[in-house]
Amino acid sequence: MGEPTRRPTIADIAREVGVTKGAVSFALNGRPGVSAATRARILATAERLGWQPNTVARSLSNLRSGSVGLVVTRPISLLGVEPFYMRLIAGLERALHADGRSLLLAVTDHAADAADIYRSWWASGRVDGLVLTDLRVDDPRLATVAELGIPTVVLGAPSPPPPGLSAVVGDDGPTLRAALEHLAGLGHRRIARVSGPADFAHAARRNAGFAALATELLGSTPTQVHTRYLSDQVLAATRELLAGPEPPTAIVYDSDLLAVTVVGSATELGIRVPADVAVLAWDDSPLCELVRPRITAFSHDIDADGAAAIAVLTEQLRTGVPQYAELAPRTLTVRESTAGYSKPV
Amino acid sequence: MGEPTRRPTIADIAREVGVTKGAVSFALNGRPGVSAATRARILATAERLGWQPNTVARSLSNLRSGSVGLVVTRPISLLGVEPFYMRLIAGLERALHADGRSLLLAVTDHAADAADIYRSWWASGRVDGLVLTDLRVDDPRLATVAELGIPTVVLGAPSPPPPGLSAVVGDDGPTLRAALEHLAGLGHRRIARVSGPADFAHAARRNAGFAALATELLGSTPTQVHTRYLSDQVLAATRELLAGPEPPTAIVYDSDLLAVTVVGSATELGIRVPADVAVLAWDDSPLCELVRPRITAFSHDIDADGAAAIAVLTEQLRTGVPQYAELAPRTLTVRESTAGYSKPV
DNA sequence: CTGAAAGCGCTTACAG
DNA sequence: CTGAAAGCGCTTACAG
Repeated sequence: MGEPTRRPTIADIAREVGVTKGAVSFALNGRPGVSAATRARILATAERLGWQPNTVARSLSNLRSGSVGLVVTRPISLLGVEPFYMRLIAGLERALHADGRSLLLAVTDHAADAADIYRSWWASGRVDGLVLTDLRVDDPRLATVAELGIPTVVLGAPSPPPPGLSAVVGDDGPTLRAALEHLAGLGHRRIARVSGPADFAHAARRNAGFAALATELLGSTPTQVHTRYLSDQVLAATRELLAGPEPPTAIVYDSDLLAVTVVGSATELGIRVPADVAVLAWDDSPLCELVRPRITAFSHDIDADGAAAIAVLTEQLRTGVPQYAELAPRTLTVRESTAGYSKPV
Repeated sequence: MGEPTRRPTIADIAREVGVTKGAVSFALNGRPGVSAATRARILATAERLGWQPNTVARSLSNLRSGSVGLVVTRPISLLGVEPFYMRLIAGLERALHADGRSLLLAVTDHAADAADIYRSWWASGRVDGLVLTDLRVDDPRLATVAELGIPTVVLGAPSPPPPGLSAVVGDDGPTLRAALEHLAGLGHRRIARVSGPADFAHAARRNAGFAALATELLGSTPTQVHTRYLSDQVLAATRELLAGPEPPTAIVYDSDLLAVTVVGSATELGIRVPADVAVLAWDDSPLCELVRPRITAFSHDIDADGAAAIAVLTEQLRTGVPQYAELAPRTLTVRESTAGYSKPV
């Protein structure tokens, strides 16, 4: 319709109003340096032309990309079925979008690729900072971000967090205690735990915490095993637990996916849930309500955790100093997978 | 360690080598305009300094952002548990990343927000093009992208696709036929279908195709109902089907999530799968193997579809002309949810 | 307090 | 074939 396809720039506004581009910039950014009357004319003209700031040009002047990077290292087949990452991505995106910024995402099968991606992103000025999740034991990414000086927030960091990095820290103690108290309150005495690979830092931390608390509350050291997230390996780990001399009557799984895999295959495992074995999941998700029995789980607000990570990182970008926040606490949602236990102790 | 925190630029290289920035740019981009000897020195110096092109600066010169936008309009709670979007996002990201580009993602609950986000992205130069999914009947987004002239690819478009837009088109006919033939081959004669909301264009298309094919193959018009993706509504829609005068002995669900919801709650619905009702899912995912019985489903390669969408859009960006590709065909994976039907016809 | 000028890090049309 | 200059659309330090 004769509409210009070229997008209006501050030069167009400056020409129409008869001022310099600098004056336009000051007016549009609400800075002093231009009279009230001129400012009003500039704003009206910008409005009329439908001007919007060009993000790329603004970034080049600011030497800020306006993006925060997240590398997700999970096999793509797992990614689809594990709700955590999609929720985290959505949470981070919302928090950044609200602020006119964006999430730069990379998905890779190989954990070893992450550091290279960070390096490349940083060298090409594509990110202002990073969000790290699923910290490993002796995670090599920490050396990379420290060496390059990339502003970084660790989500779900241990306390104290890695030096020089911002962090959203979580104390698993209360959650572990709540899990044990819930199950002990139902009469369970032999409570085992299944978690993901041992090189995940949170798996190692929770292992230690669970052992200490179980000893305190139940008077015995619990059995804990690790497994990869693949379905057959989860079932194998569970079989191994159940084949022991004193099999557990309750098992705490470190994620929704692990627990759902087991409940879905209970018949094949030769167990009834919860009559033979109660099942509790560390992470709640709609998956826990898709299977029967529905799974008792700890809910937490991943959206809020993502927003906290962005808030903390943003503050570090502003001040240059690492910042800290607390993970939202988890709350227990009791469902059928831990109900009705009535075995003699 | 005394390392410069400032990233090297082509000006640094030009100074060291003793040439202009233009010459450095030509050399680094493999263009003619600089002698072989100079080119070699420039490349060596760039390598030694660890130079990487600044993406933002390059974008400003090119007037290209290097990003492709995707707006996902699903409630965040659903997003987590529905594998499709995470797989699509991963697929798009990989295809773009391989090319040095990136995916700009927005997540919103309200479909009506999408057009505004496109408008804002385009006005601020944040995207070079868009990927549209889940086209609605009379989708208002089409008018917006046409009005603004945004290069756009529609994934899963009808044939013929909307004028002026690139598309990855899929013909559901063979899949619908395969579903009906599989179920009819097992002896089923009353086959119903449950799909998502009626305003999804693909739901409407498949409805029409299913009705025609069922009439051809079974000699009767099948019952088809729509439902929102919420768990209780899916169950209600299924109950409604089963309460009819001639209840179906097999139901085709339009997604993995719909089918899994029903199989997970079969006991509550008062049915045994597959003895009373066979269940077939349009989209395969690991969810279909998490529940018992495992669900017969149509697999398709979402990664490949995402890559095809990016390839087609990239070609449009290069040539200015909309391009087309075919969706990868779906293949039937038979599992227990359609096995062992033995009712008298 | 106001305004013309330089600069962010690239690319490319244009004159020698 | 080679090289100095202008430009992409912004921001901001600096001189009046």
